[in-house]
Amino acid sequence: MLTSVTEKNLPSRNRSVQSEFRKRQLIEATIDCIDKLGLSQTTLARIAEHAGVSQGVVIFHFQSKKSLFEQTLRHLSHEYMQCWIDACNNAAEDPVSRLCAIIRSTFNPSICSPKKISVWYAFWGESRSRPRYMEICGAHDQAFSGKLLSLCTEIGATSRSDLSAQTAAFSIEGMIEGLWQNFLIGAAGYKRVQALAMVFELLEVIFPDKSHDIH
Amino acid sequence: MLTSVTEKNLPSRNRSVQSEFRKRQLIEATIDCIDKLGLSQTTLARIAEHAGVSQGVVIFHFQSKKSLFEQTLRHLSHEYMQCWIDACNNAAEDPVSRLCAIIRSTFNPSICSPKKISVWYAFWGESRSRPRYMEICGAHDQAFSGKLLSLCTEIGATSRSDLSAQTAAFSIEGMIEGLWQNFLIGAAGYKRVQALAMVFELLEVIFPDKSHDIH
DNA sequence: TTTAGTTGACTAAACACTCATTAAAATATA
DNA sequence: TATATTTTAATGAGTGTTTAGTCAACTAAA
Repeated sequence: MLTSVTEKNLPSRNRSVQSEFRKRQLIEATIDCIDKLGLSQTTLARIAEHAGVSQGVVIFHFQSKKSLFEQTLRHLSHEYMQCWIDACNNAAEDPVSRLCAIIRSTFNPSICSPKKISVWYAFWGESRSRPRYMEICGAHDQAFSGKLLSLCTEIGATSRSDLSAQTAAFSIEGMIEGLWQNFLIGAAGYKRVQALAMVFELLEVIFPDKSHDIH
Repeated sequence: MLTSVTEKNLPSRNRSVQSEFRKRQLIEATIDCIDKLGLSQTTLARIAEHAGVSQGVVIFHFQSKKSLFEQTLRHLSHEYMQCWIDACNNAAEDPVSRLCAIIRSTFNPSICSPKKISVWYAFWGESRSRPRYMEICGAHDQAFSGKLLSLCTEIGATSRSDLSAQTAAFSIEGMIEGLWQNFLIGAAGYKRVQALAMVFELLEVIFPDKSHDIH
C-alpha cells in the first residue's frame, strides 16, 4: 500500500536520485504554497500536504523551515541566472544580439509567471529582516546588472546613444522589473509578447542606429 | 501612575483626537515591525510592544490583525497617492513640468525609503493570496499609470518622440520601480539624487526636443 | 545487516483573540 | 455648577488553536 504510493511518486529506486527528486518536489511545493497562501500562511504541514508526503519528510531533507526557505530562494535565483546566461551564450556574439537574447529570456514563461513573481516579491519583502535572503539574490542581481551594463557599454562604444551606458542599463533593467510587477496584477498570457515588444521599442530609442539589429 | 503614562503618550484629552492618534501610532508601529521582522514575524504582541501599549488596544482599535494590515496598506497607498497628486497640482500647468514633478515626488524620502519599500514588497508578495491587498493598491496603481500615460500622450502630441506614449509611460514607471528596488539593497541617501538624475536622463532621450524643459 | 528515507503522533512555544476589570472622558441630571 | 451615569479607551491574564520541530517505529535500498 505504502509501497505503491512510493512507486507512484518516485522516479527511481536509486537513493541519491530519490533524495534529489524529493528535495526538488518539496521546493516546488513551497513555491506553490507561498504563491497561493503567502509567506506568513505557508507552514511545513501545508507544504507536506501539497507535496503528498508526511510532515516529517520536510525536516528530514531540509533540517528546518528556515533552511527550506533559503534553498527555495536559491533555487529560484539559480533558475533565473541559468536562463539568462544560457540565452546569452546561445546568441550570436555581437552585444546587440546578446542583449536582446537576455531581455527575451527574462520574459520566458518559466521565469516570468505570476506565481514566480509573487514568490520573488514575498522574499524581497522579508529580505531586510533576513540578510541571508539578501545575500542569496544579491549575488545574482549584481551579476545580471553587471552583464547588462557591460553589454550597454559595448554597444554604446559603437553607437551615437545619448544615454550613458549606466542609465541605459538601468532603464532596461527597470523596465523589465516594472513589467514584471504588472504580471502580478494583470493575468493574460499574451501580455508577455506585448511586454517584450515594449522593451524592444525602448531599446530602439536608446540605441537608434542599432534599431535594425534589434530582434 | 497610569495617568502619567497616558499624559505622556497622548497629545490630547479629546476622545476622537486620542483615538485617531492611537490608530496612526499603531499603523506606524506595524510598518516598523514589517520592515524589521517581515510580515511572517509581525505579531500583535510585537506591534503593541513597539508602540508601547498593551496587546488589547490593537484589537480594540482595529478588531483584527487582518483589518490592521489592510488599513496599514491603505495608509501607505493613500500617502503615496497624496504625494504625487500634490506634486502634480503644485507644478506649472504644462505637461512636462507636471511629469517632472510627479517623477521627483516618487523619490521623496517620505515615500522612497528602504523601510517603506520593504513593506510595499511584503504586501505585494501576499497580494495573490489576499485579493483585498490587490484591490487596495490596484486602484492607486491604475491612477498613477493612467496619469503618466495621459501626460506622455499630451507631451507626445507636440514632440517628435519615437516612442509610443504607452511605451514611454511604461519606461518611466518601470525605471522608477527598478530604482526603488535598488533602494532595498543599497542604503546610502545620496542615491536618491542619482536615481532622479537617471530618470531625467532617460526622459531627455524619450522626448529629445523637450530636453530644455526637463528640470 | 546497516543505512537512508518515511510515517504520524507528540510537545513546547507562540499565536490571535477574549474577557473581566479599571480609568477617565462625555453626557445627562439635579 | 456640581454630581451621577454612560461610553470609550486601556489593561493584562487567560483560552483554544496552530506551529516548528522531535521521536520511536517501520520500510526498503545498499
